[in-house]
Amino acid sequence: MLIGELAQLAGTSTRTLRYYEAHGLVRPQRSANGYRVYDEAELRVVREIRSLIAVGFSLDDIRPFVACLRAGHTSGAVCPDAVAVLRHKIAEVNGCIEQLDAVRRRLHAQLDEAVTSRGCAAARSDGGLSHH
Amino acid sequence: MLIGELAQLAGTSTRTLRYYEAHGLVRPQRSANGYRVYDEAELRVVREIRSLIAVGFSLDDIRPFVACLRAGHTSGAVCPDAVAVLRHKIAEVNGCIEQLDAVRRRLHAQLDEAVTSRGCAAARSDGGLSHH
DNA sequence: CTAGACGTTGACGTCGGCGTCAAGGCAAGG
DNA sequence: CCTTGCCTTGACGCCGACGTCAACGTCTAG
Repeated sequence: MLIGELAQLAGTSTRTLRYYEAHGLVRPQRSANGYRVYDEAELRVVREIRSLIAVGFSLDDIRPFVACLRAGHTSGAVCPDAVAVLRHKIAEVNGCIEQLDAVRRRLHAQLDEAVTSRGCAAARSDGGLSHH
Repeated sequence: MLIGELAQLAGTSTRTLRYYEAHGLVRPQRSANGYRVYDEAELRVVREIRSLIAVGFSLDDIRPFVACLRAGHTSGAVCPDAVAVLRHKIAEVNGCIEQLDAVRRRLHAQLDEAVTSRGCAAARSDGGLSHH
Protein backbone atom coordinates (compact mmCIF):
# COMPACT_ATOMS: atom_id res chain seq x y z
CA MET A 1 0.00 0.00 0.00
CA LEU A 2 1.04 3.61 -0.53
CA ILE A 3 1.55 6.24 2.10
CA GLY A 4 -1.90 7.82 1.86
CA GLU A 5 -3.66 4.52 2.41
CA LEU A 6 -1.43 3.64 5.34
CA ALA A 7 -2.07 7.04 6.87
CA GLN A 8 -5.80 6.41 6.69
CA LEU A 9 -5.57 2.88 8.07
CA ALA A 10 -3.38 4.05 10.92
CA GLY A 11 -5.44 7.16 11.59
CA THR A 12 -2.64 9.63 11.05
CA SER A 13 -1.11 11.83 8.34
CA THR A 14 1.39 11.25 5.57
CA ARG A 15 3.60 13.91 7.14
CA THR A 16 3.70 11.90 10.33
CA LEU A 17 4.66 8.72 8.50
CA ARG A 18 7.53 10.47 6.72
CA TYR A 19 8.57 11.93 10.04
CA TYR A 20 8.71 8.46 11.60
CA GLU A 21 10.75 7.25 8.66
CA ALA A 22 13.16 10.17 8.97
CA HIS A 23 13.66 9.09 12.58
CA GLY A 24 14.26 5.49 11.66
CA LEU A 25 11.04 4.02 13.05
CA VAL A 26 9.32 3.04 9.83
CA ARG A 27 11.08 1.52 6.83
CA PRO A 28 9.00 1.33 3.66
CA GLN A 29 10.11 -0.23 0.40
CA ARG A 30 10.30 1.92 -2.68
CA SER A 31 8.53 1.18 -5.93
CA ALA A 32 10.09 1.89 -9.31
CA ASN A 33 8.68 5.41 -9.42
CA GLY A 34 10.06 6.27 -6.01
CA TYR A 35 6.80 5.90 -4.09
CA ARG A 36 6.95 4.48 -0.58
CA VAL A 37 5.37 1.03 -0.35
CA TYR A 38 4.26 -0.42 2.99
CA ASP A 39 3.20 -3.92 3.95
CA GLU A 40 1.05 -5.21 6.80
CA ALA A 41 3.99 -5.44 9.17
CA GLU A 42 4.63 -1.73 8.76
CA LEU A 43 0.99 -1.04 9.50
CA ARG A 44 1.40 -2.92 12.75
CA VAL A 45 4.51 -0.93 13.53
CA VAL A 46 2.76 2.36 12.92
CA ARG A 47 -0.16 1.31 15.10
CA GLU A 48 2.24 0.40 17.89
CA ILE A 49 3.89 3.79 17.58
CA ARG A 50 0.58 5.60 17.64
CA SER A 51 -0.71 3.82 20.69
CA LEU A 52 2.50 4.49 22.59
CA ILE A 53 2.54 8.12 21.51
CA ALA A 54 -1.01 8.31 22.82
CA VAL A 55 0.14 7.39 26.31
CA GLY A 56 2.90 9.97 26.23
CA PHE A 57 5.97 8.12 25.03
CA SER A 58 8.59 9.91 22.97
CA LEU A 59 9.84 8.46 19.70
CA ASP A 60 13.08 7.49 21.43
CA ASP A 61 11.11 5.58 24.05
CA ILE A 62 9.23 3.79 21.32
CA ARG A 63 12.24 2.63 19.34
CA PRO A 64 12.78 -0.61 21.32
CA PHE A 65 9.15 -1.57 20.84
CA VAL A 66 9.45 -1.20 17.09
CA ALA A 67 12.68 -3.18 17.09
CA CYS A 68 10.86 -5.90 19.01
CA LEU A 69 8.06 -6.09 16.47
CA ARG A 70 10.59 -6.03 13.68
CA ALA A 71 12.36 -8.98 15.29
CA GLY A 72 9.21 -10.94 14.65
CA HIS A 73 7.47 -10.77 18.00
CA THR A 74 3.74 -10.34 18.05
CA SER A 75 3.95 -7.78 20.80
CA GLY A 76 6.35 -4.87 20.90
CA ALA A 77 6.66 -5.11 24.65
CA VAL A 78 8.15 -8.55 25.13
CA CYS A 79 11.80 -7.72 24.51
CA PRO A 80 14.14 -6.76 27.37
CA ASP A 81 14.78 -3.22 26.13
CA ALA A 82 11.10 -2.54 25.76
CA VAL A 83 10.37 -3.98 29.19
CA ALA A 84 13.04 -1.72 30.65
CA VAL A 85 11.43 1.29 29.03
CA LEU A 86 8.05 0.17 30.33
CA ARG A 87 9.32 -0.09 33.89
CA HIS A 88 11.08 3.23 33.60
CA LYS A 89 7.98 4.90 32.23
CA ILE A 90 5.77 3.45 34.91
CA ALA A 91 8.09 4.86 37.53
CA GLU A 92 8.05 8.17 35.70
CA VAL A 93 4.29 8.22 35.61
CA ASN A 94 4.16 7.39 39.30
CA GLY A 95 6.48 10.29 40.02
CA CYS A 96 4.32 12.52 37.88
CA ILE A 97 1.20 11.52 39.73
CA GLU A 98 2.86 12.17 43.07
CA GLN A 99 3.96 15.61 41.97
CA LEU A 100 0.53 16.44 40.65
CA ASP A 101 -1.01 15.23 43.86
CA ALA A 102 1.27 17.54 45.80
CA VAL A 103 0.33 20.39 43.48
CA ARG A 104 -3.33 19.59 43.96
CA ARG A 105 -2.99 19.77 47.71
CA ARG A 106 -1.16 23.09 47.46
CA LEU A 107 -3.81 24.51 45.20
CA HIS A 108 -6.56 23.30 47.49
CA ALA A 109 -4.78 24.92 50.40
CA GLN A 110 -4.50 28.20 48.52
CA LEU A 111 -8.13 28.02 47.50
CA ASP A 112 -9.32 27.31 51.03
CA GLU A 113 -7.24 30.14 52.36
CA ALA A 114 -8.53 32.51 49.71
CA VAL A 115 -12.16 31.61 50.38
CA THR A 116 -11.78 31.69 54.16
CA SER A 117 -10.07 35.04 54.29
CA ARG A 118 -12.46 36.60 51.88
CA GLY A 119 -12.57 40.28 52.73
CA CYS A 120 -10.02 39.93 55.51
CA ALA A 121 -7.01 40.17 53.29
CA ALA A 122 -8.46 43.24 51.66
CA ALA A 123 -6.43 46.16 50.55
CA ARG A 124 -4.98 49.03 52.58
CA SER A 125 -6.83 49.36 55.84
CA ASP A 126 -10.28 50.94 55.67
CA GLY A 127 -12.44 48.50 53.85
CA GLY A 128 -12.76 50.68 50.80
CA LEU A 129 -11.29 50.45 47.40
CA SER A 130 -8.91 53.29 48.01
CA HIS A 131 -5.85 51.92 46.46
CA HIS A 132 -2.77 54.16 46.45
CA MET B 1 16.89 47.81 43.50
CA LEU B 2 18.19 47.00 40.01
CA ILE B 3 17.38 43.99 37.89
CA GLY B 4 20.41 41.92 38.90
CA GLU B 5 19.69 42.23 42.57
CA LEU B 6 16.03 41.39 42.10
CA ALA B 7 16.97 38.36 40.04
CA GLN B 8 19.15 37.11 42.90
CA LEU B 9 16.53 37.78 45.56
CA ALA B 10 13.87 36.04 43.52
CA GLY B 11 16.13 33.17 42.54
CA THR B 12 15.84 33.71 38.83
CA SER B 13 17.59 35.43 35.91
CA THR B 14 17.52 38.94 34.49
CA ARG B 15 16.38 37.47 31.21
CA THR B 16 13.37 36.00 32.93
CA LEU B 17 12.48 39.31 34.58
CA ARG B 18 12.61 41.14 31.26
CA TYR B 19 10.51 38.38 29.78
CA TYR B 20 7.87 38.85 32.47
CA GLU B 21 7.92 42.58 31.83
CA ALA B 22 7.54 42.07 28.09
CA HIS B 23 4.43 40.03 28.91
CA GLY B 24 3.02 42.67 31.22
CA LEU B 25 3.47 40.85 34.51
CA VAL B 26 6.16 43.01 36.08
CA ARG B 27 6.29 46.80 35.86
CA PRO B 28 9.52 48.38 37.04
CA GLN B 29 10.20 52.11 37.25
CA ARG B 30 13.03 53.56 35.23
CA SER B 31 15.88 55.60 36.64
CA ALA B 32 17.38 58.58 34.81
CA ASN B 33 19.90 56.44 32.96
CA GLY B 34 17.24 54.03 31.74
CA TYR B 35 17.89 51.26 34.27
CA ARG B 36 14.93 49.27 35.57
CA VAL B 37 14.21 49.97 39.24
CA TYR B 38 12.14 47.59 41.33
CA ASP B 39 10.57 47.99 44.79
CA GLU B 40 9.54 45.45 47.41
CA ALA B 41 6.09 45.04 45.91
CA GLU B 42 7.61 43.92 42.64
CA LEU B 43 9.75 41.42 44.50
CA ARG B 44 6.58 39.96 45.97
CA VAL B 45 5.02 39.85 42.53
CA VAL B 46 8.00 38.02 41.07
CA ARG B 47 7.96 35.51 43.92
CA GLU B 48 4.27 34.88 43.33
CA ILE B 49 4.95 34.30 39.66
CA ARG B 50 7.81 31.92 40.39
CA SER B 51 5.86 29.82 42.83
CA LEU B 52 2.96 29.50 40.43
CA ILE B 53 5.26 28.68 37.54
CA ALA B 54 6.73 26.00 39.79
CA VAL B 55 3.36 24.27 40.04
CA GLY B 56 2.87 24.37 36.31
CA PHE B 57 0.86 27.53 35.67
CA SER B 58 1.34 29.44 32.44
CA LEU B 59 2.00 33.16 32.45
CA ASP B 60 -1.55 33.75 31.29
CA ASP B 61 -2.86 31.74 34.22
CA ILE B 62 -0.76 33.83 36.56
CA ARG B 63 -1.91 37.23 35.33
CA PRO B 64 -4.97 37.44 37.65
CA PHE B 65 -2.81 36.63 40.67
CA VAL B 66 -0.45 39.47 39.87
CA ALA B 67 -3.37 41.82 39.33
CA CYS B 68 -4.68 40.79 42.73
CA LEU B 69 -1.40 41.56 44.46
CA ARG B 70 -1.18 44.80 42.56
CA ALA B 71 -4.64 45.74 43.82
CA GLY B 72 -3.16 45.73 47.30
CA HIS B 73 -4.13 42.30 48.55
CA THR B 74 -1.62 40.40 50.64
CA SER B 75 -2.35 37.21 48.75
CA GLY B 76 -2.60 36.86 45.00
CA ALA B 77 -5.30 34.23 45.28
CA VAL B 78 -8.10 36.12 47.01
CA CYS B 79 -9.59 37.84 43.97
CA PRO B 80 -12.44 36.25 42.00
CA ASP B 81 -10.46 35.87 38.79
CA ALA B 82 -7.60 34.19 40.60
CA VAL B 83 -9.99 31.90 42.45
CA ALA B 84 -11.57 30.95 39.15
CA VAL B 85 -8.16 30.07 37.75
CA LEU B 86 -7.38 28.07 40.86
CA ARG B 87 -10.58 26.04 40.55
CA HIS B 88 -9.99 25.50 36.87
CA LYS B 89 -6.42 24.40 37.46
CA ILE B 90 -7.40 22.03 40.23
CA ALA B 91 -9.89 20.42 37.88
CA GLU B 92 -7.21 20.26 35.21
CA VAL B 93 -4.77 18.62 37.60
CA ASN B 94 -7.42 16.12 38.61
CA GLY B 95 -8.02 15.28 34.99
CA CYS B 96 -4.30 14.91 34.48
CA ILE B 97 -4.00 12.56 37.40
CA GLU B 98 -6.89 10.47 36.14
CA GLN B 99 -5.31 10.18 32.73
CA LEU B 100 -1.94 9.28 34.17
CA ASP B 101 -3.58 6.68 36.34
CA ALA B 102 -5.23 5.17 33.29
CA VAL B 103 -1.87 5.20 31.53
CA ARG B 104 -0.25 3.55 34.50
CA ARG B 105 -2.80 0.76 34.45
CA ARG B 106 -2.29 0.24 30.75
CA LEU B 107 1.47 0.11 31.15
CA HIS B 108 1.16 -2.33 34.03
CA ALA B 109 -1.09 -4.50 31.91
CA GLN B 110 1.42 -4.45 29.06
CA LEU B 111 4.25 -5.24 31.41
CA ASP B 112 2.40 -8.12 33.01
CA GLU B 113 1.52 -9.52 29.65
CA ALA B 114 5.09 -9.17 28.43
CA VAL B 115 6.52 -10.91 31.47
CA THR B 116 3.90 -13.66 31.45
CA SER B 117 4.30 -14.53 27.79
CA ARG B 118 8.04 -14.42 27.90
CA GLY B 119 9.25 -16.85 25.27
CA CYS B 120 5.79 -17.73 24.10
CA ALA B 121 5.52 -14.80 21.73
CA ALA B 122 8.90 -15.59 20.29
CA ALA B 123 10.00 -14.68 16.83
CA ARG B 124 8.98 -16.15 13.50
CA SER B 125 7.87 -19.46 14.89
CA ASP B 126 4.49 -20.46 13.59
CA GLY B 127 3.53 -21.95 16.85
CA GLY B 128 1.89 -19.19 18.67
CA LEU B 129 -0.89 -16.78 18.82
CA SER B 130 -1.87 -16.40 15.24
CA HIS B 131 -4.18 -13.79 16.47
CA HIS B 132 -4.47 -11.01 13.97
C1' DC C 1 -4.24 16.61 -23.92
C1' DT C 2 -5.40 17.91 -19.67
C1' DA C 3 -7.01 17.99 -15.13
C1' DG C 4 -6.54 16.45 -10.69
C1' DA C 5 -5.42 13.23 -7.32
C1' DC C 6 -1.88 10.99 -5.84
C1' DG C 7 3.33 10.93 -4.78
C1' DT C 8 8.27 13.22 -3.89
C1' DT C 9 11.86 16.39 -1.21
C1' DG C 10 12.80 20.57 1.30
C1' DA C 11 12.10 23.95 4.45
C1' DC C 12 9.85 27.05 7.55
C1' DG C 13 6.06 27.65 11.44
C1' DT C 14 4.12 26.26 15.94
C1' DC C 15 4.03 26.50 21.20
C1' DG C 16 6.36 28.45 26.14
C1' DG C 17 9.64 29.91 28.86
C1' DC C 18 13.25 31.12 28.83
C1' DG C 19 19.15 30.61 27.55
C1' DT C 20 22.63 32.74 25.16
C1' DC C 21 24.97 35.64 22.48
C1' DA C 22 25.92 40.51 20.17
C1' DA C 23 26.76 45.29 20.36
C1' DG C 24 26.64 48.99 22.82
C1' DG C 25 25.83 52.64 27.08
C1' DC C 26 26.82 54.08 31.98
C1' DA C 27 29.31 54.20 36.55
C1' DA C 28 33.26 53.74 39.45
C1' DG C 29 37.92 52.35 41.03
C1' DG C 30 43.10 52.06 40.13
C1' DC D 1 42.44 56.52 30.59
C1' DC D 2 41.26 51.92 31.03
C1' DT D 3 39.13 48.10 32.83
C1' DT D 4 35.50 45.85 35.02
C1' DG D 5 30.87 45.11 35.80
C1' DC D 6 26.55 46.35 35.70
C1' DC D 7 22.85 47.85 32.56
C1' DT D 8 20.25 48.38 27.77
C1' DT D 9 17.72 46.44 23.34
C1' DG D 10 17.47 42.95 19.81
C1' DA D 11 17.56 38.65 17.96
C1' DC D 12 18.40 33.76 17.31
C1' DG D 13 18.39 28.88 19.62
C1' DC D 14 16.00 25.16 21.93
C1' DC D 15 12.85 21.16 22.51
C1' DG D 16 9.17 17.50 20.09
C1' DA D 17 5.98 16.05 17.04
C1' DC D 18 4.37 17.24 13.79
C1' DG D 19 1.32 21.15 10.29
C1' DT D 20 1.61 23.56 6.21
C1' DC D 21 3.48 25.40 2.12
C1' DA D 22 6.15 25.28 -2.19
C1' DA D 23 7.62 23.32 -6.34
C1' DC D 24 7.83 19.53 -8.64
C1' DG D 25 7.13 14.39 -10.62
C1' DT D 26 3.68 10.46 -11.64
C1' DC D 27 -0.46 8.04 -12.83
C1' DT D 28 -5.09 7.71 -14.44
C1' DA D 29 -9.73 9.05 -16.21
C1' DG D 30 -12.27 11.65 -19.49
